[in-house]
Amino acid sequence: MLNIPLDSIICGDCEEILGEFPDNCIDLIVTSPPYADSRKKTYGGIHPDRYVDWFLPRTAQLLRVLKPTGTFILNIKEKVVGGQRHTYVIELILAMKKQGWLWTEEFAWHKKNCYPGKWPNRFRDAWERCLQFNKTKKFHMYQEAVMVPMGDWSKTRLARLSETDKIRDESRVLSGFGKRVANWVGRQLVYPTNVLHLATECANRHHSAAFPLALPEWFIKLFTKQNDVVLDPFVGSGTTALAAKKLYRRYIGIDIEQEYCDMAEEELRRCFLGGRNGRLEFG
Amino acid sequence: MLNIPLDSIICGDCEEILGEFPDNCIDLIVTSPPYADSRKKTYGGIHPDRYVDWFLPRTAQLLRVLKPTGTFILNIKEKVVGGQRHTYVIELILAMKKQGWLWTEEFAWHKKNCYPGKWPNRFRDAWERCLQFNKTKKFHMYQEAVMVPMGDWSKTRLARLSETDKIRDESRVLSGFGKRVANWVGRQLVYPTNVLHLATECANRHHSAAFPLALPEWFIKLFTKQNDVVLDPFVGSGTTALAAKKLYRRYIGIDIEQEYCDMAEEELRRCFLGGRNGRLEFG
DNA sequence: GTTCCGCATGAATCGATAG
DNA sequence: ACTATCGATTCATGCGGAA
Repeated sequence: MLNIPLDSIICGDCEEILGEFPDNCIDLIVTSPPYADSRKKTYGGIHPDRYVDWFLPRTAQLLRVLKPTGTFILNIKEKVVGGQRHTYVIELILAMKKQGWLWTEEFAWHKKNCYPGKWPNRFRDAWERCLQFNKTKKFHMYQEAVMVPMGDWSKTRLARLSETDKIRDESRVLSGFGKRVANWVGRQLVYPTNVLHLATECANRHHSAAFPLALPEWFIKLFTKQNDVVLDPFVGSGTTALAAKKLYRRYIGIDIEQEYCDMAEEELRRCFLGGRNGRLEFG
Repeated sequence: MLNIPLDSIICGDCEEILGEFPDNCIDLIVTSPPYADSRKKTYGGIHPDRYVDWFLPRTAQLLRVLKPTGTFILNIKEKVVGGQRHTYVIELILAMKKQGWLWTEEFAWHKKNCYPGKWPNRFRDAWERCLQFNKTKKFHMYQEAVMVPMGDWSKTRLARLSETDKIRDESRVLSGFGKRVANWVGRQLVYPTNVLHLATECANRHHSAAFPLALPEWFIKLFTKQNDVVLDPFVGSGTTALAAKKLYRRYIGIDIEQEYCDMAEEELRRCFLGGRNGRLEFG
């Protein structure tokens, strides 16, 4: 009989912690691992040249605990070393494929308000990779959950509809007359692309998160349904756990730093007073 | 005494044609090579698994003819094979580095009007890579030539400068932030980022190009000055040559298909009646 | 001459069908 | 089993004709 600790933040090295987990128990992994040479205290500040070797034992565990229908979203960007983009990210992709992962897609996260700066030989870095890996080709994907409004070009066609008409239509939805509005909504919404436009969140008062809440939210909506289990093995200040809980998914967050674990739990408490807790059995 | 044929379109395999060129004679290479399995007539439609081997002899010539101060911009995107992103592009990066190239940067070209379609396991692909390679670290870059009007987000940010940003500056111990932002006040233009927003030119009257004119234009402005020599070894319908001529740079376009060469020359004639022609000596 | 509307057209990908 | 071809799907854009 094996258990996984749902809705909790665990302090420790994810390689070791996940070793205690059963196979095939996680629906989605979303994480932004410590970038090479960043967060120097943590993990001893991994040198770019050793990043792949450091990461691979951990992705091995992630591959094991992920359900065959699950997805692994890895938010990462290579840093500049000696005037060049380092190759550890693309080497990691190749190594993970050898490990058994399928490299399904690479989303581009366009950070609209990236950090300012000026260098003679390069511009500001305004995008990061969100690499999608899967265990099998038959992973779950709920595309309707992330549909977006059509582009402005369509608005001219719908310009005749007055604002009051729209409001009236929406109120009909609530009162049960949904059919006509559903068609209208269907025309208004389109599927998104593999480019995400999200601003980095600097609004957080107490800490700076690796990514904005909207990023894990988007992937959680896309790849899980209610009560599915979302894992972040480098949970940091808890953004992924927060997003999961907000969307009524179960979360498991792991971080090696007690300070970060405390911060994540504090943040979860702050946002969800009297939240759920539970333990799910696997056998 | 060696010559290169300036302001001309040459029909042939770029590997062979460039073999006749002297070393260090090109200021900028901008190209969008045939993607794996596309343009099937041409080059026999290169299989994804053989793409790197096919391309490497050509990048070897490009490395040789490029000036030490020059830049190579490679617009490319890997296709999906068997439900996965193929790895030939990232393998190419690694192989080119072994060849002696520096991988300086990867620009993301966000195609606003990407190809439509719906699939159960992926969204539409709305971005391509523009890989920047260099021969040395001391390449020419004219950043002022591509400055853009300041976006609204920065204006709102400047308004809050006295409050939030200073606090953030202190807490993060990031020096220079406040100073730089302060320098922007009153300025109309800012430097762009490494994300390009351009729509593809579809349904054009005369032809459809691999990339819009604005794409080579942007890189030509950024990496060359007037009368510099711009090379496109897969010039196709001539977009790069057109952009170079428009900006008063010298162009050399190469394509293996006579049909494309004719198209490119026709396009150049159409847009620039009575243009310049010349031959530059190298010794 | 404007503005509005209709329509063709893409560096695509999947799944089914056929050899 | 493995490859080759084909239809269905889908949306932002520019062009051309009409009001």
